[in-house]
Amino acid sequence: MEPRWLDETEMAAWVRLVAVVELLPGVLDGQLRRDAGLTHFDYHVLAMLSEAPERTLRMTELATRTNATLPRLSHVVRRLEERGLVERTPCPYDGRATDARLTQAGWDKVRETAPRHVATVREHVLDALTPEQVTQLAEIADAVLSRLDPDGRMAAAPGLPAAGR
Amino acid sequence: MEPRWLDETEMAAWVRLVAVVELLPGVLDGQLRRDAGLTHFDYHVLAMLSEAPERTLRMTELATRTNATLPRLSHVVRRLEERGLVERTPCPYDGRATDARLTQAGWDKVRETAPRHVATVREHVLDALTPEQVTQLAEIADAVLSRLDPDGRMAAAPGLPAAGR
DNA sequence: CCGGATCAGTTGTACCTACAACCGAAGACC
DNA sequence: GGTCTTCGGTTGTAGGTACAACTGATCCGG
Repeated sequence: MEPRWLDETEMAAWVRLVAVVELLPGVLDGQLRRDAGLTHFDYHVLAMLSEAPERTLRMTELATRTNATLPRLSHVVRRLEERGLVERTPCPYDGRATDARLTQAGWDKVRETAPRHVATVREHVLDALTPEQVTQLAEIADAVLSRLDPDGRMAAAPGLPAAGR
Repeated sequence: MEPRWLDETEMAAWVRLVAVVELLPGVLDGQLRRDAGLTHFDYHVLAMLSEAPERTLRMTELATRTNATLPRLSHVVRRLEERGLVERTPCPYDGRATDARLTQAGWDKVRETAPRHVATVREHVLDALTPEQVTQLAEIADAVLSRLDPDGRMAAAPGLPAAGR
């Protein structure tokens, strides 16, 4: 069962991509943890809530928007709630569902954290690229995502048959 | 201290890159764990050793090649040693240093794991891209790496002054 | 040589994530 | 209306990573 091996160009791209995937989370986590006591994933969760109407989202919806599994999100939101940055309330229309809402403290946290975070993103990624490369990166990442998570489902479809997806 | 915010194109690129960085490790880890009982990082370590002369590398050198910190590598290598895939021996020329060597079992493990892993890499990343995009990806990732890890040092320089780097 | 600084590496602890098992609520079917 | 299945979410636990503290070996200046 020999696969098609990687040629030189493919290998170069792959090795560098792996390095980025390995290093980038550490850089982002480090900056956010030092400056705000937040994981990059924590920040992602707060940011998604801050952009939602009523600053509120169902847990499942929040999970898909943050590319996370539901168990992971559940733990993270519990911790954020203990810190007063988020509130959880049972959804009145569906007894199973839970709504997560950003508190005022959470909103303030996002507002004060965003500037330095954006600066870090620029410094370590975007400012290293030409405008053409930024466009190319968007297209490349989009293509890869279509393979990594064909339907943006993530948490929802653990072992679905191919049909209907 | 307001930063330059992200324009539409930059935001598109960034959001997608974050999604890739969030999802890709899970896909790689999942495949390797199911098929070989290895983390992606474990595999990376074994692969680097398998390409080295004598299948042997100093811990520090191995750390830089795998983009890891030394404490992390130390834990991982200990586990791999307990499984008989790697051997550690004190370096005779420098009493501080430790050499890590791939055992025969470790070599066999890499040989039998590589094909399916390469297939996964193709399926989820490279085959989603045109040849031009693969080239672009290599250049983009290279540019980003120059910011993430200016000297490929990683573990070596925790708080070095800028001069001399 | 001899003491301080640095280096290579290990260990311990705290935290985060993945996975699996679980629970109650909502539909589906007859 | 009673069971079966699915859905939305939480909890417990095992395992991996980060960070800091530590050990012993080497190097450097006097």
